[in-house]
Amino acid sequence: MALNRGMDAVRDSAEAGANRRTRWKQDPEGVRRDILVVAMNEFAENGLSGARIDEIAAKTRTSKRMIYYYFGDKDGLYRDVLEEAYRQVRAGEENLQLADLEPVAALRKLTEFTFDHHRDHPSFIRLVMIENIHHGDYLKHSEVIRKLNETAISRIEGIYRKGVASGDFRPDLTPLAIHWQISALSFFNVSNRVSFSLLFGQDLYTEEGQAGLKAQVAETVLRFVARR
Amino acid sequence: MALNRGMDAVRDSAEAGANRRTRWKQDPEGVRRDILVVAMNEFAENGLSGARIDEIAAKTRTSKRMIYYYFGDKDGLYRDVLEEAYRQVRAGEENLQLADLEPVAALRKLTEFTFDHHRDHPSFIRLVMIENIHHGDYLKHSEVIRKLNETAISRIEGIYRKGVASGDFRPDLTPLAIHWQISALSFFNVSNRVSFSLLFGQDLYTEEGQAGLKAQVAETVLRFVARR
DNA sequence: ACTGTTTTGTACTAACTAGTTAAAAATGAC
DNA sequence: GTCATTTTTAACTAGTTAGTACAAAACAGT
Repeated sequence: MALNRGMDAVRDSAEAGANRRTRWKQDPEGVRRDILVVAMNEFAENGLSGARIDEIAAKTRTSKRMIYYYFGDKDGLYRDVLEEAYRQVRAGEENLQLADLEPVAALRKLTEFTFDHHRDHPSFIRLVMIENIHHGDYLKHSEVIRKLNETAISRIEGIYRKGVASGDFRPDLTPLAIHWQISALSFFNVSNRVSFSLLFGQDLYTEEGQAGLKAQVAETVLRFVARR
Repeated sequence: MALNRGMDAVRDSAEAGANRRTRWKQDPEGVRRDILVVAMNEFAENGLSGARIDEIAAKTRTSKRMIYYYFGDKDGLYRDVLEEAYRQVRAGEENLQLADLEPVAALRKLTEFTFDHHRDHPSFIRLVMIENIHHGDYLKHSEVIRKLNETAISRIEGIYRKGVASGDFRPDLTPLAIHWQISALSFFNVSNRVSFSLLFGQDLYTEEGQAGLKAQVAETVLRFVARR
């Protein structure tokens, strides 16, 4: 690929025609990140056993040797990719400000945000699918990831409590149940896009279709939580 | 494995100690089915590139040679497994009788049935996940599968029409939107079981948890469709 | 008995793939 | 300038895996 060497900000290319080696800066973190980004795409695209180390290496600015230098083996690389994916996605959720909103508006905003957020991170969704196919073998051994999810629940809890107090929400639910609903609808939209649109047409995945679906999902969640 | 030769109904084993070959009946369809069943499990368990032809062969009553004899290559086998899975699942849906019920009860029954049905066919769910990871490359080329889905929609359409007429359902929905909701919630329950229970605990996947979740899903769908 | 189909068995190959070896060079902090 | 760390390069290994070749036998319909 032409880009492979072209967009190299770290390395100064040697003078044209010279046999001398190219010069480079030490940048361990940069190299690690480079590998992780490429590997994330490859794993998300091809699965754990489908991804090829040589292919990953070819798409980085560095070499296969460095993958083993930093990550040990394929499983180690996959594990780190998984953690990095969770970290990125959870980091993106932090900007959300819901404290000032009344409960109904807050829950709607949270749902719509989750819907968009999942849609914007298909590689993450695919990695989660892959991890589920592998029975969570790698997720199991990562303590980092488990801690990242408490925020999600406690955020919902805050909204839910206020909604029950104000009389807008029914009192017989758990925050986990609400989170499950929001996740299911937002996740499915991305994870099953291919099969669903193949079997039932593309209508739901046009620009308008997605906007409508988002509104529908938010409404579903609100109706589910609403007091009757 | 001891079972491998043990449960062989088709073959008469030769006399003990005899060097003579074992006797067998011709049963092409039986052999095909045997291979398909084993392959479905292997693909569902390990993915397309993760599944091993030698492993599949070892778990059948027949040999690797016969896999290639009947299915050509690995992709051909996978394709046929996929079609067989869809056929099985759709066939299981035919017993459902909803015509006599009033619309609300019918929709509840349909939703609960779908929830259970997905839960009872995890291999099918996993194959659909795998197919989505592969961007539907094999689903695309199967005309058989596409035809199997029209029933699902028209069944919902029947219920929905009656519900709108009776004033129970709001009139601004499409059958597809309702099907999407039912599918999403029922599918997610199986597909993301591992990651969800790993991150948020097993509560939703106990016997009672699942019963509660089923009721909750049905209620979500009914509230979604209900006239306000 | 004839004949095409189904089945078995085994050994083989050609390609692929994760991971290694080894030697050397550039870097940057001290 | 010394030295541990980082980076490069390229060939190599050992195991795996999809798919084949070849030979022969049992079956079923006629």
